[in-house]
Amino acid sequence: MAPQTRRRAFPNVIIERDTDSEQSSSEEDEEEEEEEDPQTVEEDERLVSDNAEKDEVGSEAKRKGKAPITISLKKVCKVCKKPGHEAGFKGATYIDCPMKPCFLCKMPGHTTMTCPHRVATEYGVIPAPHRNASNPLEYVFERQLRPSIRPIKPAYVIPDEVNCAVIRYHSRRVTCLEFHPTKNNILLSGDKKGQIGVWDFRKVCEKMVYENIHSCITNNMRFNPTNDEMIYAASSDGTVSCTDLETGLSLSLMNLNPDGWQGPNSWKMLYGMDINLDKGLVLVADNFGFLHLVDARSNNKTGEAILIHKKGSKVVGLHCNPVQPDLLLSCGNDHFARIWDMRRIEAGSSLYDLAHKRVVNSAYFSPLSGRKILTTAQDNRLRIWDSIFGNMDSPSREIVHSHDFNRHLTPFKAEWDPKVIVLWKVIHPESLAVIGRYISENYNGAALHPIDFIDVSTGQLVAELMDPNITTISPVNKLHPHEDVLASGSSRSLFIWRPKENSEPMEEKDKIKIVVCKTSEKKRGRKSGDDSDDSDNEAFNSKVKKFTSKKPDWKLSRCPQ
DNA sequence: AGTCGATGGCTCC
DNA sequence: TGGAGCCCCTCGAC
Repeated sequence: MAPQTRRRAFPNVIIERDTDSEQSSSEEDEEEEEEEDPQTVEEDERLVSDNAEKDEVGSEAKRKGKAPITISLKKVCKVCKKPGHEAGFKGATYIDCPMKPCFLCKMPGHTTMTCPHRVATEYGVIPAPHRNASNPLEYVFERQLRPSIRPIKPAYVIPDEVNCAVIRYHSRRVTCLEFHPTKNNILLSGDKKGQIGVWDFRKVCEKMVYENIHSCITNNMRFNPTNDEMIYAASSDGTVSCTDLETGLSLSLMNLNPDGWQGPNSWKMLYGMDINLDKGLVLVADNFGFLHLVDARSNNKTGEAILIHKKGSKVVGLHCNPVQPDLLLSCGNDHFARIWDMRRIEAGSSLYDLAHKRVVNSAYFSPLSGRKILTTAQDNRLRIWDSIFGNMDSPSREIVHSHDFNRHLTPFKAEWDPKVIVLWKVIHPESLAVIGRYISENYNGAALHPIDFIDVSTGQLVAELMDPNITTISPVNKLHPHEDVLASGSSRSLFIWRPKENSEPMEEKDKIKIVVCKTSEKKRGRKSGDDSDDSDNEAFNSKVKKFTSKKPDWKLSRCPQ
């Protein structure tokens, strides 16, 4: 076959401009009128190529000559690539592309700015028919059975002020948090690198991170209920670890990848984890849909893996019922949360399958009665089932909330407040949940991502927490089991929130409450003798200044060496 | 200041 | 059922 010349000369270049921007020549205007749908440069090159091929055979094309390349300088929407509108940040407010469904509620016809769910979180939420069913008698009864329940306290004490923090505590983003069950000021944090931090937030500057427990993401941590100095952790490296918090010595209970890396199709990762105290079992679930059981006494794997979700799908959450531990709740990427009876669990034997429209990030029984279920799904909805003894065909309520996340973030999980709420002498146990928000809010000119407290019995937003210093998203949040304290993990940093109303005047020695950890991993090519912490502070402060003119309430300090 | 990379889930074929 | 391509209000390193 004779070789064909595709292009003999580079075609003309025509530049399109916005009519309201710079001047256009009359020739260009004509071209613009002919061009109904402006193309990007790449698309035009493709068209040119097509046209050039036609040149070889088409007489009309020959008469017209080379098709010109059109470089469009018209402003187009970065989301839908169409002209006439733009998506993106205007100052601290994000403008959605109107051609797309609402980013918040996923319905077409409006954008996030005008979404009724943004105006009122409880919009469209049907109040539960028996939401005040828990009566004082029941509470007294419950206290009799469970004397560990704290005394009655005022309603909704929200920890709403950053009390202390460590900026860049971890070297990668925080993935999970856990409060020590008996030492009230100890917070454990896992990160994407597989490390586990043990932080005493009364002694802010004392940083301790165990580095050699896992080789990648720490997905879940649980304290050993019989020995609260031991912590179990499940990781994407396919192992379950048991670590002594005093010594940092770690034991691997199970390794699902004994032959090492054989490619992504066979590498097993562990996500969901919980402990069944009655049976002395550590339960973990993998990314292929299987549940694995480890005997907590012998630290050995027991029995065969059980398929509890769609084969090949990730099981991200496990939770044993706090009152009846034989009831297991699981959730995963097959869009289901499932309830199981541990006494006779096998593939397909679930008691209930709770359907969701998208991946379920988390599913938790309510912490006191274990009767309610709260799930977080990637369709931007929290779902509440008011009673596991009632109708489980559909949730009692769906609350639209922004947590559909970017893949580079830790998945958002709504978590119950483990404490009891009393309002007007009526007990509202298990009604408060906390979850970070993905979409930002314009807060005095700053784009901040609040942490939301939601009354799940009504869908009402009770409080939204933000601080001008925290410009990153806070997907990981944990409420303290006894105190009015919230811990949040945002990017690599840890924050402790306490109620503003309870805050006492700080002593001078406590004023260094926000510390910046040294970034030691990489040198940035600076002169020796420079103080990296100072530059870190400057960088952080300049970032804050960029977002807000409001003076930060707290001051960045360097951790004493 | 701009670019790049890590990398999950969904849709389509 | 599996792979390609697309979606991208991130974050931090370079």
